[in-house]
Amino acid sequence: MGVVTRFAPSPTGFLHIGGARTALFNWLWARHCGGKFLLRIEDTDRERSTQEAVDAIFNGLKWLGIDWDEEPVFQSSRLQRHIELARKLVDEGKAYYCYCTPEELEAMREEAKAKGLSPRYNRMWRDRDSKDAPQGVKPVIRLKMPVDGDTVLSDLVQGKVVVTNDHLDDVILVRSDGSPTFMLSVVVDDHDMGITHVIRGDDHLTNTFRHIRIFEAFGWKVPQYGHIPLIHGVDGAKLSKRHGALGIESYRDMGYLPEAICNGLLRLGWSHGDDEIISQQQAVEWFTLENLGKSASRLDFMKLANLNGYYLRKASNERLLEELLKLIGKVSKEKEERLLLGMNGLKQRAKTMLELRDLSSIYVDDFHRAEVSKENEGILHAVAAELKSVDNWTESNLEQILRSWADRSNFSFGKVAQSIRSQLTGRKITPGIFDMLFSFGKTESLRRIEAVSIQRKKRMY
RNA sequence: GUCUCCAUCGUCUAGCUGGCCUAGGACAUCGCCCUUUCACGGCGACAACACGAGUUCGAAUCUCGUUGGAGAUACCA
Repeated sequence: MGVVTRFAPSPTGFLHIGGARTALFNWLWARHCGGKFLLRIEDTDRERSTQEAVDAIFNGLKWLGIDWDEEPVFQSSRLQRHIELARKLVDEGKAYYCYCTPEELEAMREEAKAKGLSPRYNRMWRDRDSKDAPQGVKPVIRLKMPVDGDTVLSDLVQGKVVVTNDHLDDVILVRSDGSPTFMLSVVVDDHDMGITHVIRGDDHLTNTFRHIRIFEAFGWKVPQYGHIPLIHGVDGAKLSKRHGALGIESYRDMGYLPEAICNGLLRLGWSHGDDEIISQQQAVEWFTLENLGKSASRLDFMKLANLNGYYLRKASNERLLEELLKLIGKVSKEKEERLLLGMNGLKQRAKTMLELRDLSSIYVDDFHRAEVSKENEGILHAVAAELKSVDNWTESNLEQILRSWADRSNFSFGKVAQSIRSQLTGRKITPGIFDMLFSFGKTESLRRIEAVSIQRKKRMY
């Protein structure tokens, strides 16, 4: 049977970075095996689930280049089936109604704790007849968990994990309000969707023992599990809102490229020897669960930025222009042309789209020219005169002309270059001057350089 | 408290069928080179096997303990 994986987020927040990585791993594994990757939206908590969050998940995945097979399953549409199956378990004697109140349960937990035991339900209704039920108490349905022995999980990532059954509660399948719990729903849905491999965060590891028992109660085949270590915040604790556990769209807004995010996420916990730059295609080919680490990791923004810089440099100028225009809005055809010509020089100086946007403003904005020293003014006049006669406006030709001019005039080339740079852009840090002269074009370059005389005139008034 | 998991440079990690490890790579940091600025690129430096016992001729690698960290302990998912 082919491999079927799934990503099952609950749409209560946005697609955060940890979820994105879980999705990525499931997707990679499915694609690597030529299997299917399914999506299930766990929207059973209607109060907290929003359409906005559902859209954010879909859009985030698409942005990352993670596609899914078949229509996404919405868990809310399957509640009836979940409940029916729980009742069936009761009929078969594998589950039972429990009439305990929250207060009673709390007391049991306290008592167990006081004895130094695992806090759990004392199974008082497990073998009692429902005829004894107190009036007016709506029961929950609990599964009869095995009393002795162990439950063993052979995890694809964590290896063999064993827990003795006396630490396992009789898990609640259906709440007193008649709604199925997460424990029940996941198992039923994973079964119905034909999931063969469940790759999820290791915060689910202990739940898995319960899941396994529910699978067994139904007599279903238990899928393979792989619990991946969590991504931690800078303080080493589980990523959460208080770390600003950001939605994937925040990373887009910070100017990261999706391939950089994927590459960065992939390297968090997974490795392929010393390889650092790994394309999505390469990842699909290489990805296996054995190469996953077991310890938690932190997202390193410096490394992410470095990766992003790499992918930025590698991206086509056309694509970057398109992305750039999304950030700065429409510009004239002429400026667009300039940006495209100058993109090679811009992109190697930026780590994020935001930096690219800031740098690229040299080709878009007019700047307020600063005062120019007497000497520099002289240089610029001469340069302007020299450039006027240039017909072959190419980088190499411009370089030849200006270098030889500096030579002849006994100016250090550095001084000339800085003068031109400043007059052209008003900045000290820019792409190379020949690159810029070429990107601006002859007309605009001369206009800017010759503006030095106009500045002088203005000062005289 | 109880259960489970984890533990190599500041960070991400390679190594983990024991010897090729005086522990490799990447990011960050710091030098130098290239150079019209800044980047890019190149070269180099700094920097880690948590601790303690064992097993062994030999341990980052195996075992046990300690310490530290994380996750889970809900009628949330």
